[in-house]
Amino acid sequence: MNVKTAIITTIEKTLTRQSIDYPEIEVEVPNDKSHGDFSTNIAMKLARVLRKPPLKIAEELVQASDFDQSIFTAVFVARPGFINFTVNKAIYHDLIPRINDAPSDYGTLTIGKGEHYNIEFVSANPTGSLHIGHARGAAAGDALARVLVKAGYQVTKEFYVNDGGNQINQLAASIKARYNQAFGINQAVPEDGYHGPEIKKLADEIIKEVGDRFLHEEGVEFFKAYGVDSLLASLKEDLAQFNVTFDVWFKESQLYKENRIEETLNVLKDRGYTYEEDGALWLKTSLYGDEKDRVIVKSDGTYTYITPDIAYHYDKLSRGYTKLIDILGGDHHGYVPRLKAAIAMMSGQEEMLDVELLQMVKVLQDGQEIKMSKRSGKSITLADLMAEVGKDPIRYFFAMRSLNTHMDLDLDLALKESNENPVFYAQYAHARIASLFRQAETKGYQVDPTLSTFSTLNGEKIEYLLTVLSEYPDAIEEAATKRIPHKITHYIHRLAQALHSFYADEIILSEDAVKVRERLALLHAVKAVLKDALTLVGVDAKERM
RNA sequence: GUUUCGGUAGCUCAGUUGGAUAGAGCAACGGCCUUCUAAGCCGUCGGUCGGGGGUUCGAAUCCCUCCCGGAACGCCA
Repeated sequence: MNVKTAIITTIEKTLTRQSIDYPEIEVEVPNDKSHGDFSTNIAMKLARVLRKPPLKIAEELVQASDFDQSIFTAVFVARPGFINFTVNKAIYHDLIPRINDAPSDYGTLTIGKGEHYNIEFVSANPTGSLHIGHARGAAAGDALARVLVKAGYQVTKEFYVNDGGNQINQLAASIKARYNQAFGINQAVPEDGYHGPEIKKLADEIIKEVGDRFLHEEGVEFFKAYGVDSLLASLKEDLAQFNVTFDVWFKESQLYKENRIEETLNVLKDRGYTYEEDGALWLKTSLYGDEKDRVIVKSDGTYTYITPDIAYHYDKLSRGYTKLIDILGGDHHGYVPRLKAAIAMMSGQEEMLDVELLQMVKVLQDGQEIKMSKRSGKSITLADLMAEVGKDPIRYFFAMRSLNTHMDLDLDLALKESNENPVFYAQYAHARIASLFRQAETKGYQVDPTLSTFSTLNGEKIEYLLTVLSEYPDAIEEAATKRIPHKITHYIHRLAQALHSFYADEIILSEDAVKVRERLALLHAVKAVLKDALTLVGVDAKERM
């Protein structure tokens, strides 16, 4: 039973009967409890059309409409023209057995029916460790993917491995330099190379395996392959520990091997989107809103960065997804128009690719900003962070923020592991119920998840808890359609708050067996929804804390 | 200079297809543990929504303009 739908259809019926043309009827949950449980501003919208005071329209509308009295305990008009509704919270009792019967079904939607999304995120180069920026991408992309799945979309999560470009040559050269250094040869790591400690470690490993062999041989191919393989393996490991997995790991080198880039270029040439100038091949991206055309084959015959990336997206298109989503760092925003242009050329649809930009994370320590530096190899790695604070606070923290907001991460705060971190609040709510259940058992009470009729679930705290439970599907829908996974952490917080407030308000394991049984069934449902929502942002629901 | 993201409470952030008295967490302050986990609850304090104009019944939200900060502007990746 959906209350919003009931309101909308009732009003629609009235307006249609009166032959009034009406705009979309919006029903929302007011911020202020004194405005009821639901409200609509339709009378204000109609004021323009009907040329009558909104207050009067609202009153007449309420008079003429037949709102179901078993759902609504009050329908009232408020200045300047809102119609507010108070609902009988007993209608939410149905939710309890429904949730308890199939916990993961609750909030599961079908709005993505028939759609298959491909979502690409992180896609860090295999040239070093994952840092804090990648962590944000991983947390955001994974949460979004899970929310989309929950909303009924089919989703493929994908990681593009840049193992074909010039940066891999730099990687090999960097490892080689560290390798030589280990033998006392004074050779600096190239200026544009990779300076992190993980590169040194790799060189040491290689020496253990092959000794001084590459003092006499060039070994570039060996260093490339070894470096990419082992850095990729550790990326995967870090991500897995961060509770992020991918369905597809797509290697750029595969595009070269299978001649896919030439193939893609031919498609673009055949469709007349290219031309030659100054000895280079250009793509007419300005046709699709880019500020100028872009070179895709340089005059020396090599490709620019975007060329294999276009071929990669062409491959994704060929796999039949209905939508491609790329989650990119905000520093790539200038790259987006040309990529979208290329995809429009290949797919014939300008809206095929959605790009979600993540803004930079500013890291603070002792009140000072820590700058990442490629040259010194200094950066805060995901692995270090997880070792110090654990996966959950980091995931929750990133999931709390909207994707395209600039954000600050205060390390002193993050490392504190105190209640300043809101993830504990949510996990505690879940653990609290678990603890209560253990306690109930020792007192001889059974949690009965099949309980379906209730007579004692009333009072402000319980009704609020039921109301918040009822809002879960709406939260999922909004998070999925607007691509705002932080809606989920907001929901989690509201539910945890409702739980804590109720818990503090009364002794649940009282002497009244009926009351106890009904409350335990309610809490069983709350626990299940908390867990489901936490899972959407990749956070564990703990049984104990 | 152009493009782009941002500027909302002391701090970190929601709210931005125009709606009710602008919200939350943290911090601060005051209460609540002989009773199911106090990582909790209840309450208080806290705002010229960067500035200024405009549009209208109504603007944090739309338009114009200015100020401040991040980022991108390559036949680099």
